[in-house]
Amino acid sequence: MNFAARDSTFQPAYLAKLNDQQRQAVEHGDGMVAAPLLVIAGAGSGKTNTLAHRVAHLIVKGADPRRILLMTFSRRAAAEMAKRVERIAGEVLGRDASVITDALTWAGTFHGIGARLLRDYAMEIGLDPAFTIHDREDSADLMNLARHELGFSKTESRFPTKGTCLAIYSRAVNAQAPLGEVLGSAFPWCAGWAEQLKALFSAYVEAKQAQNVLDYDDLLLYWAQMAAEPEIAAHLSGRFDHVLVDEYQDTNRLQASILTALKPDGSGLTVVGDDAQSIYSFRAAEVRNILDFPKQFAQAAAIVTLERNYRSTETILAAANAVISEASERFTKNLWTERRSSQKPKLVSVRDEAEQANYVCQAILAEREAGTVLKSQAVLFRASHHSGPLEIELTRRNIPFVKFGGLKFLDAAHVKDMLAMLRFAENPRDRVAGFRVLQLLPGIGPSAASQIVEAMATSLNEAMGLARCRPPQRAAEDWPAFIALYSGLRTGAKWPADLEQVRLWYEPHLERIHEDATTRRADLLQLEQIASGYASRERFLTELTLDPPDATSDQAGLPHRDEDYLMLSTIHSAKGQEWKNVVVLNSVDGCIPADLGVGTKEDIEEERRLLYVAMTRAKDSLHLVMPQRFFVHGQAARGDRHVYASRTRFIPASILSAFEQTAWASVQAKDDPRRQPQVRVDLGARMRGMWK
DNA sequence: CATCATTCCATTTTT
DNA sequence: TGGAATGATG
Repeated sequence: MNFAARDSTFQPAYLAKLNDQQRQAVEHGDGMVAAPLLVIAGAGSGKTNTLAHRVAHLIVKGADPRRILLMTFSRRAAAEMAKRVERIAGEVLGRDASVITDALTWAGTFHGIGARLLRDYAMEIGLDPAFTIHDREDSADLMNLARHELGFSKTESRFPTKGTCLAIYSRAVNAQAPLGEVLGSAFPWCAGWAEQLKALFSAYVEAKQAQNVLDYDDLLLYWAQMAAEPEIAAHLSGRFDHVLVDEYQDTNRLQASILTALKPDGSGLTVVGDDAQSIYSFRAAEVRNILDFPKQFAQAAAIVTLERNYRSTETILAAANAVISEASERFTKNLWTERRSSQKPKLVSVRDEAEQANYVCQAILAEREAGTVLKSQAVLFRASHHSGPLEIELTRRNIPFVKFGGLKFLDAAHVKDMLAMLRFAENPRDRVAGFRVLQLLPGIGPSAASQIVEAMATSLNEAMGLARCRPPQRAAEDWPAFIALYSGLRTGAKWPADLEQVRLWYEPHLERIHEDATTRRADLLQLEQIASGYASRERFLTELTLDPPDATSDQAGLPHRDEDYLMLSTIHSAKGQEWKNVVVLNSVDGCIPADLGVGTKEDIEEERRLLYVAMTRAKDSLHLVMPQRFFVHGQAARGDRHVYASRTRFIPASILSAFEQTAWASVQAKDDPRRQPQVRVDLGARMRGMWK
């Protein structure tokens, strides 16, 4: 061991860089298993850095990295954390630090860690370790199957869609709340279907078990349930000396129950978060988790508050503080900074969404002229589709961008087809996968596919059952190749060569099914590229569903990684990130807060925090853009129409002084002959009306 | 029974 | 706009 660890009066360099509160959080317990610790970390207060330092400190002081459990909100955050820990530990321990941090194997998301533990304990809890994991779409498909079987698809008044059903189910599980309560609070328009939904969910659960599949929620639910068994609980908690959780404000009751099962008296437990940034209540996140944490254990918890902001200028921070201080609930901390600036955040009024897109392009390019590369700039918005007009304009002007939290790689039909084949091979009981794959064969539709899948399920060995199945005549030609591929995948799993086999088989079908086969084929190659990074088929499938890659390559002009590009992101996906220049779209009522029926008070408060999160991403400059009118389509109130919008209610007149207000219009907006009029007239309706 | 065409309707954020 | 349910055709 080096002397830094021994001499208590010596302060190593890595601690000297921290401020007092940060150091307090890092040194709490001084490397030993200690009383529970709660760190309230304001936006930009060096939260990630502090947590990374704490982990590094534990390791430097002799903790076994293999016995540290570190849970973050996203995969990306986990990777970032591991990198920093390595760097910090490297400063102290020298070159062998990478060996130590490689041993930091239990760093990941709740769901990812859950999946690994469940495979470990599969035998003990009566689970087949070859289980496959359904992503949201797969789960919805399975839900839909049950929905049809129970006859809910053709009811008099319309039954909730598969997506809504799944959302209700998911919320009930994650909030650990009875169905009635969930319906009343979050899905009032479905309250009339309580009985049917109950039957549906029960069928859904049975289907999952019969098929040996888990959905996202099961990863937490099974984990929590097995941790409630005293013997397994003892074994589990004995496995980890230190448990650290990031973004604790966005955990739900189920996750909290996992933590208490893991560390019943809170020893060795560290949670970090910021109640002002809680924006995931739609996923049943529970702010009470973080608020009640100190009172939860028999022993007292230590609380450290980080209030110094290192990210934003004082003017940006003042505006953000002003927004959040309007919250009905009082937040105790007030962020401060030493970054002086005279430039207030801009509140920009533009005519419509087209003008908004123009303004954004102009502002982004101006910043780049001033020396801020595109990568240090971001455009944030409430809902994924809000960036549509902007994306068009960016493409037109050849400004490269990457959209985050938009269309996922895995959503593309052809990618799903490939993955379904792999999953079907991995787990022959996975009906959703089989059902999908079988229908790729010409001549096999829904009914033949379900017959085959049914026959498999009733045969003793599912995989053998498939080989013995007799396909319909129409599919006879393609059947042998399919069987050959399938049994090849079942018996001699060679990774990643398996995927190539699947692709070779799939390509002819791709050509037949899709017009644009060429662009799609590029995705398949990319998929193989990604696959080569994984050790096995199982790891590949698991980790891909838990951490899907962001973009598909069929988006025009996808920039190369080392190129400079602008970041487009939903506010939710922007959590934990920062940019020099940030533009927030549609800062108007109806978008922030979203204008959806009757918002409860809590919903509105969450929207306020959402704006706060967006604003606090900015380091040097911030623009909030307000189109005076914007276009909505498919509203319940008959068809498309314009909505005239006003400034978001979260910036009332009383705090306007924190902003610089401007109105902006592009030169061409006034009289450009190329410009189409911005109205839509339904001439067809008029014609039809003439005869009524 | 599979597949293609038509009509009707709709609540955003994600592991 | 697009997904889901229904209808028409091979």
